[in-house]
Amino acid sequence: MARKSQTEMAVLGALGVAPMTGYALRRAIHEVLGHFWSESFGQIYPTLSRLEADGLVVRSGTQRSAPYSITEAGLHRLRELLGQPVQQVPPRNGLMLRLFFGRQLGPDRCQQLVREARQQAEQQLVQFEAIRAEMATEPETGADHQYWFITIAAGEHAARATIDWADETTAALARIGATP
Amino acid sequence: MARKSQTEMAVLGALGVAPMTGYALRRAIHEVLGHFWSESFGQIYPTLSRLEADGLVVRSGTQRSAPYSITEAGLHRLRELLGQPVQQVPPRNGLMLRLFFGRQLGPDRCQQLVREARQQAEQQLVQFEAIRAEMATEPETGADHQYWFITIAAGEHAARATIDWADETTAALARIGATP
DNA sequence: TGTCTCATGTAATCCGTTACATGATTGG
DNA sequence: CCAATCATGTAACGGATTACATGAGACA
Repeated sequence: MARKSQTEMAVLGALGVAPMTGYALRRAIHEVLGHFWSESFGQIYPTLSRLEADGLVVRSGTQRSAPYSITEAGLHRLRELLGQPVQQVPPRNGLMLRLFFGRQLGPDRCQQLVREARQQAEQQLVQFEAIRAEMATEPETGADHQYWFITIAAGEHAARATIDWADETTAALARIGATP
Repeated sequence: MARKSQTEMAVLGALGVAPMTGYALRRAIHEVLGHFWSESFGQIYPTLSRLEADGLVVRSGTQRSAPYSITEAGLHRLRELLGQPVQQVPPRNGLMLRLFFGRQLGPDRCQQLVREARQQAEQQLVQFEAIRAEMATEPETGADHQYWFITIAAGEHAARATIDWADETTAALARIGATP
């Protein structure tokens, strides 16, 4: 029951915003929650089946492409899940691991890794800007928007922090490279 | 071979700094790499056995508590592993997921989550300060230190970003709460 | 003597991705 | 009509955690 409910939370939460097929669900999670969440088909479809069996979601029709909608019971369960304590996943940052053992890798290879990280962060900032712009064109889900901005802001802060750190680190590595 | 080598990298990398038993290895990873990496006994012991069979590490003696050391072949393999592209894990940020669906949770519960995140970040900053202080007392592994500071700096930047974001978000949520 | 930490190992289990299979629908 | 996309599902696999079992050494 432990982490499985995390997928439930994502699925119910998304259906709480708008009815969707499993396929659309996965795309939405990828595109909208992509910078802090991910789900695969292998998780989504079995979860949807279970949720439907439990009466937490329903399909509008009998057709293949009938979208799922969240029920009252589903909304109740969603609020219950959201209220549970946040379980933090054990961290696994491959970049930091490499830099920690940077002596084995040498300053130049480390520089490259840091440059890549910086570029990635910059691209993220651009994407966040695009999301903000796109959201401004959809006035429908206004009540949700305020909360979505919060998660975007978190991404922006994190990206900017990465950029600042990368610049500092580039300078530090240059010093290491100069005096080996 | 894919992700398993990540554990190999952590184990070989740690043994590249100093010889250790599996037990000490796990504690070292927890305490020193804790903010960006984690390994459990269930991973460490089988990995050590494999590495020993492959001649990448050796035990100094035959006793139970004999520490493992990295071999020349092990060092070679370590550098090879460190050179591989960083594989990013699919993100799963439970806090962001909850905030994204914050409308269901309400502004007050969200405030609480943000407060907790802020406190956690503050504690991390304190811990980083402690690590810096501790490292200053061990002049032995000086060549590694420069790289370790880089990962600490990353942690500090991230923590400060979280604090800034939390303060902004607290204000934003207060506005939402005032005009629902 | 008994308890705490050190130390090693393994089996159960869970979560999740990947890959594959299958077919309907749409648009050029 | 054919390709691309939409849509659903499942089987295989892998990686990681958790929990448990076991025992040695230290020390009070």
